[in-house]
Amino acid sequence: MKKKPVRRRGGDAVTIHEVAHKAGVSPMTVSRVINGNVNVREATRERVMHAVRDLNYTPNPAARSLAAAQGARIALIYTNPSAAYLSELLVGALAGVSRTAAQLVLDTWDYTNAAAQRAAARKLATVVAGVILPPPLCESKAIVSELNAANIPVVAVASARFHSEISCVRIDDFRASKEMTEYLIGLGHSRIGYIKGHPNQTASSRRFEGYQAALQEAGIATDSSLVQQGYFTYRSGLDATKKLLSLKHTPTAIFASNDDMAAAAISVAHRRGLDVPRDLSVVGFDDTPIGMTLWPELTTIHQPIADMAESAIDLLLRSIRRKDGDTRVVVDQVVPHVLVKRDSVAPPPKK
Amino acid sequence: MKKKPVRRRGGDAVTIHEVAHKAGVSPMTVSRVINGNVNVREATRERVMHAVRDLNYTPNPAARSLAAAQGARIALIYTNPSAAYLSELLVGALAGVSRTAAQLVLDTWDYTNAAAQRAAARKLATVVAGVILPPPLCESKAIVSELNAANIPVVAVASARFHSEISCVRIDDFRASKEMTEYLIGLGHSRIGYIKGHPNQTASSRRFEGYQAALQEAGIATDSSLVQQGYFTYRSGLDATKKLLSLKHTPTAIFASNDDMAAAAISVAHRRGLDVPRDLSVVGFDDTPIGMTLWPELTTIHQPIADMAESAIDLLLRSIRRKDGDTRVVVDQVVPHVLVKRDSVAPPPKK
DNA sequence: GTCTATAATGGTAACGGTACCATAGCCCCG
DNA sequence: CGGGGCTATGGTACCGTTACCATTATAGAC
Repeated sequence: MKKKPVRRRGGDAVTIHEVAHKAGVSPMTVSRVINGNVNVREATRERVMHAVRDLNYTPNPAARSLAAAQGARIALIYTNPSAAYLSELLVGALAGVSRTAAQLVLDTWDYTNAAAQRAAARKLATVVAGVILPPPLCESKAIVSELNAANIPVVAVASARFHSEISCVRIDDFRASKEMTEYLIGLGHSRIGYIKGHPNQTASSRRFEGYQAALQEAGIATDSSLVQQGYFTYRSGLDATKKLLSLKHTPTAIFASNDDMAAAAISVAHRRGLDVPRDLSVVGFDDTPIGMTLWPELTTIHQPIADMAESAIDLLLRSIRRKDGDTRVVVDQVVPHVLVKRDSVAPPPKK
Repeated sequence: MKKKPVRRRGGDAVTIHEVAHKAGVSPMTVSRVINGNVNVREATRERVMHAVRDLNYTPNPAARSLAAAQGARIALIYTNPSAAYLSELLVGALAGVSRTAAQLVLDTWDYTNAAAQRAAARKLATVVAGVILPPPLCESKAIVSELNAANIPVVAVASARFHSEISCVRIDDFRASKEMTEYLIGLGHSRIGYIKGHPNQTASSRRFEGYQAALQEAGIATDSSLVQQGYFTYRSGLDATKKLLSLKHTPTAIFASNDDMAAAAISVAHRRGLDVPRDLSVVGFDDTPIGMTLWPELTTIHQPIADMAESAIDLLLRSIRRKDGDTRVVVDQVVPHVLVKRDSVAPPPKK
């Protein structure tokens, strides 16, 4: 084997120096352009960008995070891996992260007591530079306050409540839920069963309030027997639906506050010989892929989870970057949802 | 705000130098110990390891990959985001990656013609150091050969065929499928419907062969009307099941070659007033989460996708690392599967 | 006991960026 | 018209690790 030259570069990778040389500026200026620093003349920026495109330059993430000591590790902690949800979250987060030098690390926690959560959060804080928290973890006072104390930026994704200690990317659960209910009412339904979500998540109550508000505006009296407690799980949806369909005066539609429970509702209906949507309309919430592996396909509310995760990453990185400027900024970003109409809804059966 | 010292270290991170100092050796030796180099005296190794543990030292991945020029970007390309599958894949891959400085980048491709695949692969090869390919992409000659030509290591995950150009982490589809069929036969079933997978995936034929082999060994004649073509989608499962249940002599069990199609089978059965598993047993394959959001819960074959993805990453990193030693090593790693018995199976109805 | 292969270890220079400071030009104002 | 503040840019050092070579201890051969 030949003796290698001292240089150990991989050979093909384009470095910032080459870009700088081509653009006739210093590496420092290229760095500034790449990182969107403001103090660069427009003409210079153009020249650099041009060189970047010409050379097809990609910054080396390793070098970047080494030099900047900008930590770069971002944790995404989850409980209750509702797979569908998780995968979208990951896809989005990864998209956000891969544009930078940051690294995404995953962890599952199922600590139920505050002390354990607190300990885990403290440990986490020593290892990462930022945290993304999907529900229900973002509802934990213990975790959030611990992370805040360690001065680690945190962004909650898809948590309903905007709570002033923590940034948050979410949809308007109340409005979405209200729209869905109005849609059912508009079709002629007036006995609409509702399956509530897990009480430890604020999204649950927001969604329920939306349902109530729509009913009230339409002048439909609330019937508490039509409201069943669920826990966002398939199994809880099964139980709730059984109760709903055992009522002497059964509902003509069921609004389950997530898709898993809606899937359960459809299954129970079928087993009782009811046709969906002819005899019973069923709608869900979240637009997880399960809605498509159902027959009929589920009408539901689409949350752009992947986009939300990507936004969350951006928020996080921005706040990590300005870390020294110790003004903590808390953002509440509401993104639009979509009511997606598929085949699980029809007007109520003629009686 | 205070003027910062020139040092820009994050303060808390333990470096290799501190370890070296504590152990009374040079950083170089510590590095050798960490990386399992052989030329270190046992006593020295001990001393270093002790210091490492004492200081709770973790190598800085960024510095590491920068110095070693060990590339770091690994792509995971997918088509057909069967969410459940994808999320497991991601969880595993992320776990593997986060132990190193590598970065995972995601992309979706749905090029159907070879030329486009070839082009995409070529482009990809300029940007990343390794690629993970789940099915069906790993079956594409065009992609694999292009990546090979560019000397980018590739690992296929969960592809059935071991094909000599590409490393692969998989389960034994044939055996798993045979076991499942034997299980059904053991319960007394002899008319077992089968829903095939997508013909463009070799796993499909492996699974089908397993089914046939079990039947043959049990001396059950194959009845081609009991075999329906599916495409791994829910919808195709719906169609296939309808055909199966329209037979004059219906099967007492249906073996769908993935979970989505099994979910469809259950749905059709329920709609026809059949009870699962009393009137009809249904089994799937893959153990995706959908199997749990079904009533009854699905008996299926568990593939440890997350673990497989993690292994794949390890394989990839190892082969990236030894890149210069240009001996390409192709590995075929078969991991164990598990037949998970849940509630969708019962002995055939007494006739 | 000298000589040479080999094992164990250390020194130095990268790896590719960015933080920090210095500097040179510029504009605005008194 | 000189000085002060600001803007755009460059120079230098350093981030934490490993590759490469040099050096020294160790052992085996004759």
